[in-house]
Amino acid sequence: MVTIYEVSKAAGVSLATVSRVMNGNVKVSDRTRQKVLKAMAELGYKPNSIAQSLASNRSNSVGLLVSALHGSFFGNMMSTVEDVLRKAGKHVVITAGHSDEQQEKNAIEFLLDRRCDALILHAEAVSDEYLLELSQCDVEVVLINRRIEQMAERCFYTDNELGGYLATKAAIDKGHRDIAYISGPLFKQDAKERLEGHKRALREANITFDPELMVEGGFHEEEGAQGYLQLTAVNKPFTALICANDEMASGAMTAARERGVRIPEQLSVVGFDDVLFARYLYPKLTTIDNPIQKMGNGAALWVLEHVYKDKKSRHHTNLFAPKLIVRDSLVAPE
Amino acid sequence: MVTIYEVSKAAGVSLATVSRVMNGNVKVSDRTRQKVLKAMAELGYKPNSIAQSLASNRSNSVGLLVSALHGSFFGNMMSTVEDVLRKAGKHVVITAGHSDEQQEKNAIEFLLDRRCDALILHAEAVSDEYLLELSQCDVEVVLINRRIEQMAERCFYTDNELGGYLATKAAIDKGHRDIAYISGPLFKQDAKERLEGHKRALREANITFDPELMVEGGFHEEEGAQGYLQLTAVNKPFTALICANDEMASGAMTAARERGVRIPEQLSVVGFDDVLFARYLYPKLTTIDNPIQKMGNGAALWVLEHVYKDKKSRHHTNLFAPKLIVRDSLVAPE
DNA sequence: TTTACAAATGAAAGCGCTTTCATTTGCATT
DNA sequence: AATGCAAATGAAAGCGCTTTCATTTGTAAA
Repeated sequence: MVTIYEVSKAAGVSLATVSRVMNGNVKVSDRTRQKVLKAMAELGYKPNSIAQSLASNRSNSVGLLVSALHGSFFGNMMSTVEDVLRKAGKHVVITAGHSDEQQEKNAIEFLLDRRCDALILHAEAVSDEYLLELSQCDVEVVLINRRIEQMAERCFYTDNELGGYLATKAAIDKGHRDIAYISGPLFKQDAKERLEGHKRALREANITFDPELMVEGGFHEEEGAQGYLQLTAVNKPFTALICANDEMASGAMTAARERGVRIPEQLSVVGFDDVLFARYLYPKLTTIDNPIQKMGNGAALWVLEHVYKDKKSRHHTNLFAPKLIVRDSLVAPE
Repeated sequence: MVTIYEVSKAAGVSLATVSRVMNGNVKVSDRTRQKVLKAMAELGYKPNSIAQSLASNRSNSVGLLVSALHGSFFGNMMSTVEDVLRKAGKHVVITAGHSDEQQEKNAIEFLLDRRCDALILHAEAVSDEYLLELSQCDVEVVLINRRIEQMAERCFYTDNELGGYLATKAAIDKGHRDIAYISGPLFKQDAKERLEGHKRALREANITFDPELMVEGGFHEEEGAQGYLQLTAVNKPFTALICANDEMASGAMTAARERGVRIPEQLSVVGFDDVLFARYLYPKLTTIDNPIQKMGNGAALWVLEHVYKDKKSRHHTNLFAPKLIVRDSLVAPE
């Protein structure tokens, strides 16, 4: 491997000068720069990023924590983050937290050990206090899909309340009045907010929220199926079912169909997230677009701007608005 | 940050000794080891992985190239690879090649610049020659889902021919005789092999392969839909449709349904890969399990064993056998 | 006790860069 | 030509480790 030393010799300048033309932060005369660039090209020089990191105390790497590497929900976000950062020459170390407190902490620890310059976290299980403490360390921390007041400008999140509202509103607009709801786990902020939105939509339409038409699930498919069964068990008819995410909507649809219910004719279903497979479902799922990739983009730009002082990368907003995606699973009641 | 120097002072030993207890490759007397470990614990010492890398000429990082970060096909593999390697304290740098030659080369270049100790590549667009040349460099290269004779022991792949055979065989076993096939792009090895398997199954059942009942797609959903339309255009009836992957199966099913064809009663469909959403489709897709995560596991273990000399991590096989996943989309013809 | 040899430890030279600080160069002004 | 000052460059000290090689220590045999 050719080193900076050989370049400096070939170009007849000092190490410092070569370093300067590489980094471009200090003025170098044009004549010198050309000599150096020529030498680099001729020797096929590639800077050793590890040595750069050690000397500059910058690893040029960003840690990304997601709940799971598989599953459509995170795929797009990872994709966006990786894309933005790699184009800027940074690299992304991805870890999975599996929505488990200890595993999330381990993963963060790992990223810290790796001397990441910044962490982009989709942390679900870890407490606000832990994250606040973490942000006191010398890494920059930004949060995705979560909002903590004290670090609000580093949080990138969906307006979940609005999303929940839009989902239920869509059903109401179609003429539904008996609307059931399968919630996400209410210890999670986003699940709670979506439910709030649901309630607001009901209130605006003068429909009383009926606790018996609501069950709490865990965001997984099985719980959608279970939830549906629980809801039918109380013997209060409903013509529309709003689910706090697409997985549960899928489970509920399957369960309903197995019981001979025709969808959407006898039961309309609305999901949330618009993950990839939403359009593979039958009928294609009407859902709420959760702009997770935009959040990833925002977070990556924030990092470039604030950590790497990249002037061009300006992020513009922290709050992303969800919107209704109209497909086939929501129709007017019979 | 506390450095090795402070630890050595606190423990009253030299830098070298501290380094030795960390790495454990050279004998250190028990008494000394205890002193050092105590000092480390008390100071809360964390080795600086970047300095380690520079000094040892080992980055302890493994580059992983996939076609896309999103999509279910790669999710499981990334998940497995990350898991195995992180548990061994290595980190994974993930990049996406988007099935494009130039992008794949760029990504590999990036990983090389990052001084990865090994590369795990799911490279689709780059030539065999390029990969062979790459494997001459001082990184260790292993391939996923691809086989190159000259580096066979570093290749981890599915028996695609067998998979293709099993898919078609399953249809034949149900009594189908008129079987159409939507292939993947035939410049890709795996697509070609799957088609071979299809032909073998037909041959064994004394069914003549009819080129008109075969179209070549690009592994994407739309091409499944287009493919179906093309197949129906030739006016040769078929009762079963084998698709070279699940995406195209989904597309074909949608297209068929839109034309009023009942699935599986009027048309049986078999996919390939068993990606996550296969079970979300309606009807649930009968398909071939493509053990991509096992390949990821095998590749990761290989790296641990050969690059990091981890004795415990023995991989066992390079060739993975696919198997039939029976669900609802394949039934006997009417 | 002396000797021999292996085991344990330490001193110090890197690894390939960045960056500070001192020095030199170039250029406009007197 | 002499002066002053900013711009450009170079020398060298790290960054926090690993590893080689030399030295010291411990142990068993003579």
